[in-house]
Amino acid sequence: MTSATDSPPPKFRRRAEARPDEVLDAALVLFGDQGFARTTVDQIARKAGLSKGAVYLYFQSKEAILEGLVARAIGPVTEAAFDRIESFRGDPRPVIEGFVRLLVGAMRDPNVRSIPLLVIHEAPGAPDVAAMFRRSVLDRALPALSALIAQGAASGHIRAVDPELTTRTIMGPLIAHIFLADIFSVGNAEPATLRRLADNHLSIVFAGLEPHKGGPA
Amino acid sequence: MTSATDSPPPKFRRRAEARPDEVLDAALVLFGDQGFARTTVDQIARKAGLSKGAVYLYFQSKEAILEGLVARAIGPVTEAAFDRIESFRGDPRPVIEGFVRLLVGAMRDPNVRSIPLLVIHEAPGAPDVAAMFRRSVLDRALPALSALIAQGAASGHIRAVDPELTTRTIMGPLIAHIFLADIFSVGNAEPATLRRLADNHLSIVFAGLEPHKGGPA
Amino acid sequence: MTSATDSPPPKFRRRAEARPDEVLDAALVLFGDQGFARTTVDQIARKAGLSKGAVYLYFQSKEAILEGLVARAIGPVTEAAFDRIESFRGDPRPVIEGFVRLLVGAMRDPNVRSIPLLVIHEAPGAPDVAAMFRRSVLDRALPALSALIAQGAASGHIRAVDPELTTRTIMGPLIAHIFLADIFSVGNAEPATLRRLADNHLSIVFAGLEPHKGGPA
Amino acid sequence: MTSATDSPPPKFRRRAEARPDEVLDAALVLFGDQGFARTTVDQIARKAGLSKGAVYLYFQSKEAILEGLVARAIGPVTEAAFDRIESFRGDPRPVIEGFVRLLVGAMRDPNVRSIPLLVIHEAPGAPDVAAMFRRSVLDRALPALSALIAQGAASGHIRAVDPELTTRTIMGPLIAHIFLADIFSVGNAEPATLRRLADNHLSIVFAGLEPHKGGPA
DNA sequence: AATGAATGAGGATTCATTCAT
DNA sequence: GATGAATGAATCCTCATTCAT
Repeated sequence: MTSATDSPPPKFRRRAEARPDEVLDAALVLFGDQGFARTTVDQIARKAGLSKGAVYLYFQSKEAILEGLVARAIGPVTEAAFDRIESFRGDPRPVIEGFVRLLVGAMRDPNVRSIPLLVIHEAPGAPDVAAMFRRSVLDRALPALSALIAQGAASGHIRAVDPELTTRTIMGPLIAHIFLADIFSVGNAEPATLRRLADNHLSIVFAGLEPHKGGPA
Repeated sequence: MTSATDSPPPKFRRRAEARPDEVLDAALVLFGDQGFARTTVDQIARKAGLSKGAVYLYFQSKEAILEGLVARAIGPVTEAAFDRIESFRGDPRPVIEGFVRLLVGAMRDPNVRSIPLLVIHEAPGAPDVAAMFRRSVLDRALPALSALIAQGAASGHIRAVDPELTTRTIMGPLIAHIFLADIFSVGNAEPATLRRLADNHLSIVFAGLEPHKGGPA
Repeated sequence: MTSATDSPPPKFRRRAEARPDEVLDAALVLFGDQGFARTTVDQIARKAGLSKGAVYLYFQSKEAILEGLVARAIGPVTEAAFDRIESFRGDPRPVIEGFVRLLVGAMRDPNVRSIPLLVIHEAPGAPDVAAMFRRSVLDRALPALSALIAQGAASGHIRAVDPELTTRTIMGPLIAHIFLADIFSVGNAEPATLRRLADNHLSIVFAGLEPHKGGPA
Repeated sequence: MTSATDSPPPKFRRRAEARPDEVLDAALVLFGDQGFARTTVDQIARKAGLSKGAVYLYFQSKEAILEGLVARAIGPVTEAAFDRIESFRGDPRPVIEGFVRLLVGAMRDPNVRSIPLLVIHEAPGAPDVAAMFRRSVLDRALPALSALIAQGAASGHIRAVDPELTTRTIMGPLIAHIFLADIFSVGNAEPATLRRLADNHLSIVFAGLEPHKGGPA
């Protein structure tokens, strides 16, 4: 689309291609701090080191910045191999544990954490963004985990449980923690807490999924 | 929209008593649908059947309406007897189950569900409201459950687990469901789903808390 | 001021005739403190001990209160015998001195002082009030003094000066002092200062009006 | 209003340099005519030839316009050399006369006259502006004149009088005239009147300050 | 006579977006 | 490509005034 001149070699002048990312970087911080509504385009521009007008060269509207932000964050996730999870055969628990640890690790980066939080906060005013996030993240991760669990139950490695609902049992506390920590500062927000939470959580759930003893109810 | 011709509209209505609640009722719906920022005081007024100016007779500002909304919803919760939970002795699981079913039942009312969702969405712009909600709801419920679990572990009814973190394991999926259902329409939003989720969830967790066999991980 | 119920005894219900005056009393204080624009009818009503609606039983509008205020203050002035001044024959200086001392004495009462100050401040928005004040006060006092001076010059008691302009020389510093003291707190606002000012002023002006040596510019 | 057809109105004008002054010019006229409270930001904008929003590019608030107005007018005064007056030695009367004539000349410009009048009218609602005016104008001019008079009295050129109070005798009628002429249209408002007033006034006061004849107390 | 709930016009201010340069 | 001056719609809030009771 844009790139007219690729490399006027060593980069004296800021390369135009870098600009959209600089805008997104600025917006990510500001949206995270103040929310979308309370952040002005001018603040974003200033933080990104360009003029308000220039922002509109790269993004059609303020909301397009939000979209761009989420899209950029989602890209890597998309490529992440949920397929491997889905096609796994054997005891699902080590795979789940690996996935959870991956997630916990990722959430230590505030810039990563900001994205889902942003989506949550701004969902009522930006349903498209929420839908995009859902399609790209939730609609991939949750079914993959469900398939993994279904396979584990079918193969007798874990108890016979509803795969979809059990996926929520596994992911729910992690998701809730991230929200609550941000919004209410519930449970100290240190990343270490999330790790300890994951450990305790998996220990209980994995025991609860043991095939031997049938569960009540 | 609703009823076009009520009657020769009586200009003045004069029923101060009911008005604040009518305003809150209108605001609850509008905030839930459009979010706080996108809702106009005039919309609230019209929906409540009075003039913009009259709204300011009862609420000092638009934000005060939000506060009033949460405060009104929180009132009953405050009175709820968390103390009973806290002072319970014996196997905590039936008590937890009762509590969860209570919660699930309450969340079937959209007007009740709206409140925590509203708090989540508007937290960045209304930290006071978030803090109020936290103090009145979370800071009461979570410690009570933690105490219950600690007691259960001490008395050997359940496995030795971190009480606070385990509270999150228990509540997390329910909380996450409410968010995800609203924001992403993940898992159909029918109330029945929440009940099924709770059943499956508790079956796993309760099994995982069995004292006999220590868990892996 | 504050105590709503001074004397429970004889008059049970406030006599309706007293009400307008109570409103004016309240308004005088509030207008003086905050200015006309920044004072709300509700403040006046509350201070006067009645309801906002009741104020409109006595005054057609907020501006009518201002008019009423000035009219009430002007009444006594009207009755003051400027005629005596005008018809006086002889050295005008003692008469002027008496008049000035009268004025200085009157200005010690903040409620009296408030009126001209109010007129000044609100003149742009209430030209009618300004005109009323002018007609009732200035158009009576200044010509009377001018006539007095003209007579004194004609009879040789003082130097031949322009009577009208000389009136301003006499009154100007007193008027200016009242303004400046209020608006800028120039010269300490203690009433004593005004008296000292008048003394010093008259001593100079009276000397300057001595008939013997005419010293033009 | 002014000129109906300028040209096919260029939507954007782009001349940031001149704009603040244009806004002030417009505001000066409107504030002078209608007062601060009754003047709309939109009126100012329209008269200055730009949009309401653009006004806020140059001034933070409506009140900042008022401040800017007074500040702009005060600048020159600040630089005026009151020092020369203060350090003068000899008969103060010619210097006073020069100063008064300077003032009288300045007051012929309605735009200059407007400023102190504006300050007077708006003082209750803008005490900061009043204080600024006081500090920059009154607190410089009055002490300088007082010092001049004290020196004249000490050196025997004029009678022994209170310097500060005498300053008010000298300036009072001029100040009062400016107020009264504007507010009450007392004494025709023609500039010539002010000059005649000054002549008559100084002739009396200067005679009254003659050292020969001792003045009474 | 008195109340006070209700009205509704009006104005300051913000900010996403545009466009001449 | 970049700027930043300019726009104007949108909205909160105030308050003088009215009127059913």
